[in-house]
Amino acid sequence: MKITIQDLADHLGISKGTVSRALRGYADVSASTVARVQQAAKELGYQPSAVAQGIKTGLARSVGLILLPKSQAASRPFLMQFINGISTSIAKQGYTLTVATAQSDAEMVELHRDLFVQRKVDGFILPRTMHDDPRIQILDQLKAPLVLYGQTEDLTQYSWFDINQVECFRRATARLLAFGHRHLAFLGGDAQLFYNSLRKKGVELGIEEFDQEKVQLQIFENITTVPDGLECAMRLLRSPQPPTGFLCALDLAALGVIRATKQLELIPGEHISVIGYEGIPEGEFSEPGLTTFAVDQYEAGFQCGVKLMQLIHEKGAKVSGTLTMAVLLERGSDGPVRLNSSELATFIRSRKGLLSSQKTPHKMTEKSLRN
Amino acid sequence: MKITIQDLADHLGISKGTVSRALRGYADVSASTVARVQQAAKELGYQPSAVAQGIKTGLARSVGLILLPKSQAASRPFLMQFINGISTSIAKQGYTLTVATAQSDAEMVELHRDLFVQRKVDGFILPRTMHDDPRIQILDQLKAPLVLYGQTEDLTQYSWFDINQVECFRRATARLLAFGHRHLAFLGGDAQLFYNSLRKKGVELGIEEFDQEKVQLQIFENITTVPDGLECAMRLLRSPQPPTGFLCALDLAALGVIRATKQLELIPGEHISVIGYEGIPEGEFSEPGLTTFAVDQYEAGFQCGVKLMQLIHEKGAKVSGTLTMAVLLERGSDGPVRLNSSELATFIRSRKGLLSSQKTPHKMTEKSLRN
DNA sequence: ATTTTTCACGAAACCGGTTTTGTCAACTCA
DNA sequence: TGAGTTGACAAAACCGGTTTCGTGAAAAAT
Repeated sequence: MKITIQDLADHLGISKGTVSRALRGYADVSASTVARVQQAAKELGYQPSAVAQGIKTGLARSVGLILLPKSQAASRPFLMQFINGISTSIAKQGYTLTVATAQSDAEMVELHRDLFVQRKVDGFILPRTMHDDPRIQILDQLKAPLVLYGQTEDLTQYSWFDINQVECFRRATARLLAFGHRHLAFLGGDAQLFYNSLRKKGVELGIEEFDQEKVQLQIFENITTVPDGLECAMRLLRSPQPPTGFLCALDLAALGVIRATKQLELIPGEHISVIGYEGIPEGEFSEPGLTTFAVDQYEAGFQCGVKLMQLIHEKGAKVSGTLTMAVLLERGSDGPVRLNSSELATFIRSRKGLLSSQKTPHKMTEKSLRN
Repeated sequence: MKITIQDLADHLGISKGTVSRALRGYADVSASTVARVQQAAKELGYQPSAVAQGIKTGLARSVGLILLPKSQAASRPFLMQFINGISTSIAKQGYTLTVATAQSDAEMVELHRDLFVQRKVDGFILPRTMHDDPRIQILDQLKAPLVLYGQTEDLTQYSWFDINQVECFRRATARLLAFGHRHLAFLGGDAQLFYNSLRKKGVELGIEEFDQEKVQLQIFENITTVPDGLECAMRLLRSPQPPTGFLCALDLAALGVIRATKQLELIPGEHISVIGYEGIPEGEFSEPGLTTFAVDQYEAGFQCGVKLMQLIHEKGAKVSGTLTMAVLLERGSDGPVRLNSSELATFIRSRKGLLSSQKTPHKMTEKSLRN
């Protein structure tokens, strides 16, 4: 059924070694033979088996990406673009992407090891870097090429690509401070993941540059879903000294904050300000639209792929790190402060009576739109 | 560096053939030898190279999934779950998933051919089936195992898995008719794709079962994005005989319809009804929430994987098709009719004056929430 | 006690490529 | 004209496994 190099050699009446050398571009094959072989290969539809090639070269011509669907919170909406970026950049060298999913951290580490020792992949892209990432430890041991999407403790040892998240959150913080907000809250994401430290550091940096004395900052972690954000914001807004500016490590948390404001009949962008990070599509459909930093996931995948190809092919290639910026999408969820923290607290308390009947946001909108 | 079967054989002082037979479970190896080999393999961390295994067996132990990011409209948010389903079901047999992206239909077909003749994959899962799908044609020629996620003209020739979309849209239609709607619009998706015919058929079936004479149906196609849905709904709602019920093949289109109602100061679920399909997360955050059929993409991927494994492994395995149902999420975007088509037209016309100042939905919400 | 069978393993072939080595004829060059 | 190069290919080794075949010793059957 499938045509092999031997079939092709027989068909041309030459040895399979010569066919191979002709197709690989060796010098000791006459130009006419090369032409004949290429012609016949095209006619018969011969393409060498990647499996058979791999056995001699030791390469599978595939790179691995292992996902943890459990933590769908992040990177979920952009998986397609991230994969597209990787696939596009590695396809040039005949590489494909092997994707697998793990249901736990332990399984994820195992999967990395197994895929590499079984030679199913030649290297890995590691998204969502963690503190003391166990994937890195085991792959280091195996001397497996890897590229991080995200940063880690030692940035000189591995190739990596990342968004300058510190700068994003520094700017977001400066923006809220310029709007006049003095009581801020940082709703962090998964504390295990490295990005969380970076985003928090950005916030702290922004406050430092302004005037540490004049600003109140409250920090929370593991606020990774809409309900998390909703619950956290509810608690904060009902406190005696509520923040007027919310910096959220994740868009989903920010959407939760916006929901909380709806329940308290507050207006985001007016009574309070919310800024997110990631640029998920849901943020465009909330009311008001969510101000957020949009990340180009295609570009991220592409760059990771390029770096990994270098590590695999150019022996003695040096590792390299790259930082780029996300784009701030200015939508309606933030703006100049109107009420300071104390005024906001009073305002919220004055409205509490209204909430006794426990109306849903939906009903509220209906009523209000009807005038 | 990497340990081979020969290394293991030398270490044990036996031949590599015996090692292989021991690990593969042949009968003509003594129990004690099997134990010794397994023990040593574990100690030395030996795992056979999938590449080397593949050359003899002719299998790459990988299945292909080729995506077309150009058409991100559909399946985008659920890619993670779909991949998770596939990966989970095939992992049991030591298979992995090879994902590649194509930028055009032609490139997609080529990619399928190349990946199979290069033995990078043993079979394919084909999402988003088209009319006279060119992928099926070429893979048929190559006798490549394949499973469709979606249906096609001849359902007896291939294995497939799909949601019963005809039934979903029949129910959606019956629901709107029961709510009293008599002027309906079907906003279809990509006309090239097979699902569109099925969803349209479901609508027609629902109307047929009711009373064809009493219902007006307008049909549109290629309404695949929020702006598409917005534009289409705007045009329809400003017509003399606007539909009061919108059946959307895609959630994104339905969100566009909801946006249009906001611009016309109409209330979805009251002045008009909208039902979507797919269950994208954005639908939960719109106001009101979008009534839609939620598809379990993990299950879809899992079933496709199972069927493909059968085709690849059980020689002479018969093809099989499976239909399941999506779950109707009843949210606020549909409900009993209050105004019939003519009344709605009058109502909309009476409000047009209000729109001259071109307020954004955001401002509207602000105003209304402030009482 | 001899023959036959079974057991357990080594040796070798094979899978489909790549790469090295060997070889012979045609060319160069002195 | 004879020795040394070069060109172009065949032959063979190799990659890391799997599988078939062959074989000697122990066990079973006669």
